[in-house]
Amino acid sequence: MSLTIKDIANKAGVSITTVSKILNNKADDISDPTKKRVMQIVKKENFTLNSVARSLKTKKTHIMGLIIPDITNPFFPEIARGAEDAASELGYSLIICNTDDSYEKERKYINILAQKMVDGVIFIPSLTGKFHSDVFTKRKLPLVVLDRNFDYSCIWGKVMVDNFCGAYEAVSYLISKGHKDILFLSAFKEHKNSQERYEGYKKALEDNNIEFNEQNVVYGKYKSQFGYESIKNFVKEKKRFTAVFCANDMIAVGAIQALKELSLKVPDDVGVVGYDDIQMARYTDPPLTTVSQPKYDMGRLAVEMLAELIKKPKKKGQLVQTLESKLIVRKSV
Amino acid sequence: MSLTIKDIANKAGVSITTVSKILNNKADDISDPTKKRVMQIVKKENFTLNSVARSLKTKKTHIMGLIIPDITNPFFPEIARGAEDAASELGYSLIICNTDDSYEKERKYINILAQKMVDGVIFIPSLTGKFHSDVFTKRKLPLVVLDRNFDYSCIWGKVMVDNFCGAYEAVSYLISKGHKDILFLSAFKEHKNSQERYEGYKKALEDNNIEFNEQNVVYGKYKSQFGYESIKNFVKEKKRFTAVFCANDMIAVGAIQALKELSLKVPDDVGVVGYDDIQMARYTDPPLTTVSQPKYDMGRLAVEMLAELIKKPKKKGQLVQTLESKLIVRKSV
DNA sequence: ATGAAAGCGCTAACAA
DNA sequence: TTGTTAGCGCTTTCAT
Repeated sequence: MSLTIKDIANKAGVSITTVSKILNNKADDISDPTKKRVMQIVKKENFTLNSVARSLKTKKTHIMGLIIPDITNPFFPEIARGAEDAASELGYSLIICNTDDSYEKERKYINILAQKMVDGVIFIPSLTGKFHSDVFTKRKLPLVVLDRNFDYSCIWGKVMVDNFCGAYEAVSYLISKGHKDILFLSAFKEHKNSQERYEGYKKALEDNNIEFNEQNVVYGKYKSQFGYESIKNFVKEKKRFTAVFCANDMIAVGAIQALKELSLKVPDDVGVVGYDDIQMARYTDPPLTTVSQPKYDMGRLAVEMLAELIKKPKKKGQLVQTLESKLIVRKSV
Repeated sequence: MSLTIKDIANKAGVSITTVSKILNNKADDISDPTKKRVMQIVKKENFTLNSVARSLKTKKTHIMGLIIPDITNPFFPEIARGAEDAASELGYSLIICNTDDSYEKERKYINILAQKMVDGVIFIPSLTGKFHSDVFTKRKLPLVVLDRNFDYSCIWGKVMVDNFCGAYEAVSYLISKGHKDILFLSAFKEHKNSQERYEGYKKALEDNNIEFNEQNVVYGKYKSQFGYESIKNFVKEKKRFTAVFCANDMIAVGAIQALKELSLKVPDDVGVVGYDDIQMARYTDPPLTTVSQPKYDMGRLAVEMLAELIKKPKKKGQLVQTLESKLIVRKSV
């Protein structure tokens, strides 16, 4: 077994209280000599308080849960990194959970995290539309929701990105480059993020006196395949378009591939803009112009907000933080 | 406060021992009626044992630490996913730590994980060459090392990939396609993985009666910039080459970019093969032929091995598992 | 078939 | 300035 506070106390010839105080920086009333003596032993033994025991007493584990759809999806690693960096700086550890956007897995993980007594959780909910208010409420789990917007009273805080503006800027840019027939390869129709982007897309057209055409927007998954197939379909149906605005970069990658196969040049024949600015966007051919989401900061802010909320819970209402996205101009338009 | 086992016991009119037994599947000697009664209450209240208290008693937290260089590096998310999936299946949670290959961060995280009483850790050590045997030994932390090979007695298990064969296969393939002047853009010279690949590269040349030329291998970082600059240098110095074997896919991406700028066609003028098969490799132009490492399985096996080792520690020697890589032929050769 | 009680390693109120 | 002690929520041995 490893050492306990008792062992240290014995070695130093003091009580465990004394050791505890010293190790918790509450040693104002401990004399310098004893302090020094204890610290020497602590250092020599590389002693560290057992945080399980400590947590049992203090009701704080200094662990946060991070529940995301899939770390393998290139959108999430940067978020996770931002979260972990901030957590580490604030003295927290991060338990990571992949849900694959499955309702059941979400539930399972939330319960496990609650059981493990994490101090709070950062949650990127699935787009299934079902939430887990019951368990969050029952468990009284400090909860900040990230990226995907939901309204439930069990949510303590949110950090979101302005999807309307992101889409608006992207489409405006396309228009400024002379494009009028702009496809929108969107994702889940039911989802707020999609709807906001839809509004941004529409507004950009309107503001430039371009007629909006419902036929130009199509819904699918955040996968390259969706981009690929959509383009093929549009071309097969002889729809006219000179640009395509994609709900994420993977869709754009698929679109570009399809375009290439159809001998349509990007950006000469058709302009493409993506969304998210994943790493790959730099390396596509041509490099992808895309709406960059502040992924790292999203993760970082979420845990900072959560830490804040853990320290002083807001009695009513929720904290909301909305970040800006930014158009990264490369070569695909 | 949330409910405790005591509350449940009270509600059911039984002792906490009884509830504990039932919740731990040690209720052979409890009558069915009481069992049923207790379970009903448990279900109704969505009760769950406090695992902090439980851990204090049982000395098991059912948490593992995963220490990797950087989740943002496309090599690691799949490993993390494999690890997390396996952990979840085996009843473990995973705390994730990013070290940026920094010795200090590694140390800090190892200590924190030990203090948090994790049941074990999966560790992808930095290439700094310095290990942390002292703290691993002192803490008696079950440790499995992943991907990067080290020999220390504090290591309980290793899961590695056969780098010699990976390189051998890649270079042989290049040769089979008629290449003779093959550059090797390697990484850390001091590191075992690099050395093994170096041997594989050399052996493939030898076995095909091609003279090995030390000038053709160059060392750098796992970054696209290294690939980019190396190619530019080689061309500037008018070195002859028709193919390049890269220590990872990012290097290959950089190499391809440089080649493009020099109006050298891939694969017509020069063949390129990468290493790792990150997602991006599918989408480069042309799609990259590369040595695929079984990333997901590496993560998975590492936690399975660790779980095994936690259950029954091997008294002497270490568990070693070596996986195979596989050449993925796409269009860059 | 069920329960009482000790103890895991720590913190903190209180006493000395 | 330092120490005694109760108790956090649980598991487990031993009685009953």
